[in-house]
Amino acid sequence: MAAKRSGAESKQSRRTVASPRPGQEPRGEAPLSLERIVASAVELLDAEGLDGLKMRQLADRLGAGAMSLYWHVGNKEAVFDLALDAVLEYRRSPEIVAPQDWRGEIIHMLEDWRAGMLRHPWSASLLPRRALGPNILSRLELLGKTLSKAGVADADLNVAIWSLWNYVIGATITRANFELSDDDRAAAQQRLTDLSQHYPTIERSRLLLDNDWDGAFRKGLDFLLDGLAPRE
Amino acid sequence: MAAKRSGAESKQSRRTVASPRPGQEPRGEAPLSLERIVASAVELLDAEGLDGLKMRQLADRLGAGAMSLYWHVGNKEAVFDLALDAVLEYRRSPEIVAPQDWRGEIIHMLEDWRAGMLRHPWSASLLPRRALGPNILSRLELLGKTLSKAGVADADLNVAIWSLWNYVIGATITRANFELSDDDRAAAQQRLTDLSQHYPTIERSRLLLDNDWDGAFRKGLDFLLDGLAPRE
DNA sequence: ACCTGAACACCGTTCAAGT
DNA sequence: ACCTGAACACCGTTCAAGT
Repeated sequence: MAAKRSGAESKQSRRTVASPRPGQEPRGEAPLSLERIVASAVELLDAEGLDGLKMRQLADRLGAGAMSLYWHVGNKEAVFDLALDAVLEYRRSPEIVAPQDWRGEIIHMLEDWRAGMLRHPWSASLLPRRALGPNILSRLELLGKTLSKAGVADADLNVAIWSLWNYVIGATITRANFELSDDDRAAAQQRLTDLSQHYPTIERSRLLLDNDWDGAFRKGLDFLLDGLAPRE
Repeated sequence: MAAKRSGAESKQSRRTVASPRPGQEPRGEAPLSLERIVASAVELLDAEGLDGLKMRQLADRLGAGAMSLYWHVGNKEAVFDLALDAVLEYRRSPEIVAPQDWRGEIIHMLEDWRAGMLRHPWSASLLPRRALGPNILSRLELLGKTLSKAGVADADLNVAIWSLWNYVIGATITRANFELSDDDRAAAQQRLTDLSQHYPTIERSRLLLDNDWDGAFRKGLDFLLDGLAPRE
């Protein structure tokens, strides 16, 4: 397995935004730009999934010739990196700045992170495979700072951050890929019932049929936080 | 995103193992069989990664004509499903059957699960995307039974199972994809130092340079288990 | 500086045909 | 029952060429 590269570099070192006719976009098609490419890529990924992003289709959607993208991005991997980072931006709602409630703040951050990824179900699967972009680093920085402020010892800080990372990543990837149709759900239930002699515990607990993903995420997160920094 | 199918069905309903010349394999190439295909697929995936599995190459490695596989498997997705399940088998070491130590037993199960997936780094990324095969269901059943025996309330059982699942999946996917070369590592360190004004906390804690993956996994797991079922 | 089509080297899968 | 090669419909990317 090759070591991952960032891949986000483009042939141009800086984006010159000076438009030829300021304040007036040409009718019909705007010129190609990194911003437009990334926005379109996110739309396409939302609609078609990770395997559904094709360079030709992306160019088509932008009204550009099939191969024009390669002047801007260099690579399909670069498109993935840019789309992923675009989706991970954190807009901290300034009204909910909980003052001393570090636990509530952490829960808010992680629920926001998960919700953002679920709005783009391809993103969670992609995140661990790619180099960490600026937006995810910002989230980790804020998470670490909050944990530290909350009194987590420096010696435990990395473990605490990675534990929460693991939990959020695992939960979100699982949930994003578990979008069963009603037929699938019925079939799974039937199959599990057929096999209840082999798997009595998870059949009895209805593990695969429980549909309260948000509640389970929140409860498990509470358990983990209890272990990381017990409430007094 | 399409609902996932099992895809593991083949055109033949049962494998007839009756060999024409019993006890004597023909010289040169053994005949094609599901077992040989799966074993070769695992080898190929180990060597080349998820993107490196090509149907033609797999057939080649088996000494078969390029398209012979399709009589046995029907699909490339079926190959993935079979290879994944093959890798998830749990051989419980009968000597280490800890009697009353449910916590040790759970830790052993989950560390074994993680270690098995890290031996096949493509497997962790694949697992949440596919339907759950018999071997992973067995692991979940055993996990649930052990937690239940340990006194976890029925109302909390699903949350406990999914929390541990999330943690193991997230940790293993992250670790399997974080195989940096020394050059990459040096570059990452340099980049983080350059940006230390933006990410002071994670720079100070050396979050991305900490190399003790096994220790961090174990410590975080301890925290989570503390939250799930506090030691008395 | 920015865009383009033709062309190359691949893929997974189908199918008619072999034994 | 089991295997095969030719062929189809795609892909990502390169490149020489346009403006």
